[in-house]
Amino acid sequence: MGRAPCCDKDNVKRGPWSSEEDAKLKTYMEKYGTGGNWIALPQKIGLNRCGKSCRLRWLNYLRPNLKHGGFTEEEDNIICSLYISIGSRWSIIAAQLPGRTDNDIKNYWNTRLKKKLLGRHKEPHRNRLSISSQDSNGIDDSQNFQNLSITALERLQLHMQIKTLQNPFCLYYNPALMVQNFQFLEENQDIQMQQDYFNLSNLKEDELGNSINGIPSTENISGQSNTNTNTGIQPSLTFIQAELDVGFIPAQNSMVVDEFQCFKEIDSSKLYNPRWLSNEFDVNLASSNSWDSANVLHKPEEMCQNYSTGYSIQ
DNA sequence: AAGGTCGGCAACCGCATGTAG
DNA sequence: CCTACATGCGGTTGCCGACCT
Repeated sequence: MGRAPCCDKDNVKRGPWSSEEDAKLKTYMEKYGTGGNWIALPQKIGLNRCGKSCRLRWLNYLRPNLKHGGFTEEEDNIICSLYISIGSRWSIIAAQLPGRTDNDIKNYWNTRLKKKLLGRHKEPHRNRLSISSQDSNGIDDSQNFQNLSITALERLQLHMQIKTLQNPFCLYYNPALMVQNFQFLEENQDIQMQQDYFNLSNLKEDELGNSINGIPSTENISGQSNTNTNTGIQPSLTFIQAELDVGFIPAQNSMVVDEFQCFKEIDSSKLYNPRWLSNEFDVNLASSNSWDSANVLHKPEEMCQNYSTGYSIQ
């Protein structure tokens, strides 16, 4: 069964908004709000626009207290940290940045921030293809990799870069390798080995010191002590691992060293610790069905109270 | 100066999700 | 519980100005 269109697309104006249209919408919204129905709104105020278009224009451009452009270093840090932790969930990221819209942040990430962080890197896809081989099912690894979530790969890459930066010793502590090893153990259902592996993971972190990670290793993301064996891997990595449905070939050391060279300008003393980012928070926020994302923007103070400093991206 | 290319950003598209009846 | 509909959201497109040749 097809969905009924929200408006007659052939008969509504599309494209850039005129100042008159903006004025009409802004005046009405400031006076009456949506009245709970965006679809009916354009007709009420004599705009030949789709209701969705009106909503987008209001939320992304006309709404009061919006900031455009000029992202601060602190905002960069927060965006980067959250992207690593939760991926491209722009509305949640926007909720942490008062006055910013999800669209703004998405555009900013895609056009600038991502390039700032990853732009000087070798093409990850090419790296993967260059070490392609066949698995036991005769399926080429390169085919598997093409199925990987791009954002998961980017996040894993960023995660590795930051870890490497924080402590060069973590060249021996390779998240990608950990993912691969753990998947191998899971596939083989070797519980004892999994236990040993996580114990070893904790030991390795303890040996290197907790400061090796910007992300807590001895607490889970809810800020509670670890009580099960599945918390030896940092939360971020766990998130990423969940997205890696197929095998992963770890980066070669030479590539990691290249990354270290590329990112040595990042000030590793300013590391953002997203320990407040619990699953509970995530679910609550994601399920909010607010008409106006400005409502969500009121929450950062509550949710960011445990912010420490962030990545410094120069 | 003219044409081509690129980057930034506003806006659109369509699927996912929530909810009222 | 089911259905229809409104809204939320992330990915994508296309316009436009800046820069390059």
